[in-house]
Amino acid sequence: MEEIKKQTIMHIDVNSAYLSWEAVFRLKIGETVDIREIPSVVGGNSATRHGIVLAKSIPAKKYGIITGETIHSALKKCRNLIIAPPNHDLYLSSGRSMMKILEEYSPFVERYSIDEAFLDYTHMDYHFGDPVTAAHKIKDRIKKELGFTVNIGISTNKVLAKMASDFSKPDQVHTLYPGEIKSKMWPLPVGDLFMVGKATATDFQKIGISTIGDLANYDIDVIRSKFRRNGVMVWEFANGIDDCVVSSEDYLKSKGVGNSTTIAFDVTERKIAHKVLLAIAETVCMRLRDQKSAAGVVSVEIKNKDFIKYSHQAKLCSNTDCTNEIFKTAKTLFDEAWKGEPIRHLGIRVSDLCDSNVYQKSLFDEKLHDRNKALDNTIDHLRRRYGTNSIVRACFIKSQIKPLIGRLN
DNA sequence: TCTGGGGTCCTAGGACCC
DNA sequence: TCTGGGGTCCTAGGACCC
Repeated sequence: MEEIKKQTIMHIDVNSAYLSWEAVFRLKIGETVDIREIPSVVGGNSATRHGIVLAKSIPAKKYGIITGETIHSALKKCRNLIIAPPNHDLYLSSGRSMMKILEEYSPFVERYSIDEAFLDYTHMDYHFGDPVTAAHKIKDRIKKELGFTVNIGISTNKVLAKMASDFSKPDQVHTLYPGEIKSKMWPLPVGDLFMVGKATATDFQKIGISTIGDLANYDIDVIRSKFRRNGVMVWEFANGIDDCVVSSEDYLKSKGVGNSTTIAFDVTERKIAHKVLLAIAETVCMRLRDQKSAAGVVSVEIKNKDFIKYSHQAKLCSNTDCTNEIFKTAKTLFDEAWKGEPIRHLGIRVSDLCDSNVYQKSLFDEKLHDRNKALDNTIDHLRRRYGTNSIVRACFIKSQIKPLIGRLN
């Protein structure tokens, strides 16, 4: 009888990632206080309506501060809270440094998010020892060389490894092998299970499921009829079933690119909204060209002053990566969708991507298309060489709107 | 001096075709 | 003079993740 080869998967998760990385950076530039050791958060600015907590220190957590709450409310819980503004470039490079170390331990490392990765450790025992020993080595190396701590979860598949890394923090290695599911995972609240969010947890409560164990032992046919595919998936997770593989390729090519922003004031004029959309189109299209993709679908998202969200999308006749072309479509979509009420937030997202070298030039407007393309190339080149603000559209001069809105990487 | 921004995937419903 | 029914494509919205 053939022996079934068991996989060994690790999930590596940076503890309070943004805050840890901010702390390491501050120590490096000579600050004496480690913000991890005092009540502190990484968060935006309330004056520009970006005031929410993105990450918190452990001392801040002791005051009851939670991720996602407003800075205003966090300050009410702790008056001398330190607030560090977010620095996305720092987080990107910190995440990359960690990936480099991980890649020394396996050829199969999947970057799952800016601060999380899966590592396939199957057949690697010979090189670095048994999984627990290796995980400690990795964890301690990251701490020593990069200055921040991680949790590592170990199991036979991705979901169990991910659940394991979420056990007690920080700076810990945990296992959650199939034999440990009953004792370590089933007592947890069902909302702690990967892919069970607030809405599903509430629906589960209604039929008497409150722990992961309750879900695992529930009649699968009832789950299937009430919760469809997602229900079946989380039921399998609760029973430790997951056959996804660790894939190192996904992270770079995205299926869509989008940027959005909450504007510092409510927009009531169509012209101002168009200007914001242009500034967003600039970054979305630069990212699109950067990853050598062309978009087939453009979507505009509006959030009004009452936080009501709606969106409108359209398929293009032919794929494009041109700022002017995508902006033109976005403007039309906005005009069709906008109900005229004050706007808090605007976004553009493009999808249905194809390789920009492959796509067919539309036969109409070929000259215009070529001119736009040349313009985009020139602007991208100048911005790469001299900085993103080296060249700016004239309409943004003396405007309250920034000429480029949204992250570029 | 309330409530971010970047993603993926799924589903429901309508249009349209045979 | 009761209401077909697959299949596909498209859009809007919502759930979830970080």
